[in-house]
Amino acid sequence: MATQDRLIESTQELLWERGYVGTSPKAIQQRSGVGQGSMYHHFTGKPDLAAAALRRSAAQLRAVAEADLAGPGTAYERIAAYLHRERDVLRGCRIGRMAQDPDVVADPQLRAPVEETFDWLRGRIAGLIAEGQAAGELGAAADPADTAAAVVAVVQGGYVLARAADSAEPFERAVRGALGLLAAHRAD
Amino acid sequence: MATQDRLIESTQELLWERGYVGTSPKAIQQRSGVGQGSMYHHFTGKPDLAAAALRRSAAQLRAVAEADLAGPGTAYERIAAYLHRERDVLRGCRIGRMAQDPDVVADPQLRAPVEETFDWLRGRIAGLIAEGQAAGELGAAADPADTAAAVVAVVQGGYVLARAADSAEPFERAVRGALGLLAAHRAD
DNA sequence: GTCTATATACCGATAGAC
DNA sequence: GTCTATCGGTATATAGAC
Repeated sequence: MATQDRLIESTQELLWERGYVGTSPKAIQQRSGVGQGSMYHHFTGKPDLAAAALRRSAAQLRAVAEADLAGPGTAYERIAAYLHRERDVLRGCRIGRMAQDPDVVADPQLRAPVEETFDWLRGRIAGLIAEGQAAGELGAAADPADTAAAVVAVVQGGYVLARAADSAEPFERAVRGALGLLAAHRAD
Repeated sequence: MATQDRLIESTQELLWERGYVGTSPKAIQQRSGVGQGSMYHHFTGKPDLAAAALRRSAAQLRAVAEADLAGPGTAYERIAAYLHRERDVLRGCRIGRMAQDPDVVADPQLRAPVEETFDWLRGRIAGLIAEGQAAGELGAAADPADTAAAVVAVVQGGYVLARAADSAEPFERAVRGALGLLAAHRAD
């Protein structure tokens, strides 16, 4: 594995575990087994390396989500599949987590992958809901973009509740609650 | 204003803005105008001071939420009032934010106020929903605790989406989406 | 109670040899 | 490309005078 890849992968892990402020160049070097000089040869500094790591994490998250959203079944079933995907709930979302960090939000290079990921995800789910409505499967009363934002927010907020409780239960409740409301909204 | 109060208030602000890892004793001293020796006279260290600040923030958040949830109107209207409360969305939730910080989650003293706040909030809203069902205002199909978790998650996740987009819009969409689903669920 | 001085470690990076 | 040395600054306190 190339030195750059080891650096990026270690940075991805540390950003997920400790956030941007809590991740030091030294910790990245230790986890990756790459020396100081080597790290600064390949990347100009911590923001540069973090940006590369976030771009990679964003692409991976998108691929994983797409696998569920593009699956078989009705719009409702595909959203349910996405929500019920097996997750290590207490680790949280490696992209959503970054939105809490002021240094990430303040740096366009760092915020861009985060923003793009959620824009894509909301748009993808909104499209699914619109499809379901066109097919007569879902009631037409709900606005697709608003409903999609609510679905994505339930997942992100579910992580927050789970970490606060040190238990996956609130996440699972929130997902069940959201699907319950969405199910009641299905056209008869 | 007492020295302790100035320290606690400054710590509350800094925890909200920068998180636990990103908040240093030095920054607290500068914002509060309290000296080093004085700070360490009143508090044993950063964790002690942060715990006091979080307990106070939790109590304040609870009081603000209760004002909406105990207001006039039906269960749906009171939940809508809570969701539509005027918020500085891009600042995020000062309690929910802490759930992302590994040092907070790992320290029982720091996590306790966060956990208790969300336990209380979910329970309060679940009770409201159960009341609405008993009164025949809301359909009885949805589980109150699950639905309440979804409502709270939408708010917390809405903050995440808003900060990611550097715009309040996704928050407002998520709230509208959630209320739309809840409204469709009202008994006729 | 509050002040200044001091301490050990780490942060994020640069310099220059190999 | 990788290494070691070095840098000015911060993190998180502790010590002891006043």
